[in-house]
Amino acid sequence: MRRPFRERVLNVVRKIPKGGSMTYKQVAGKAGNSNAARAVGGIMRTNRDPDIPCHRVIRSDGTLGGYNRGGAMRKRQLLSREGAL
DNA sequence: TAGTTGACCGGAA
DNA sequence: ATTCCGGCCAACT
Repeated sequence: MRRPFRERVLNVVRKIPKGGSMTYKQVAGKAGNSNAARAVGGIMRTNRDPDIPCHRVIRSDGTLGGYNRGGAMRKRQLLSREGAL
């Protein structure tokens, strides 16, 4: 099904419960490609939807990774506030 | 159409 | 443990 990978990824991230975190690879896998972790990051970067808690998506190494609109610092605070830390 | 980029991953040095 | 290198994918110019 020719569905834009973008929408698929966003859809998955949107379903991430509060206090839960997913790695880029996990999201990519749910979107259909476990090897598209990089692409997922690129999508997140361009994405600007408040319904998409992209701050809940972290790297496989356990690090938070990057973030736009405040940087990793903001991301860490959001996760800490939700209890995902 | 082709080339470059990046919020990544995994393995090797 | 940290740093370097190649590889996969979608979006952007």
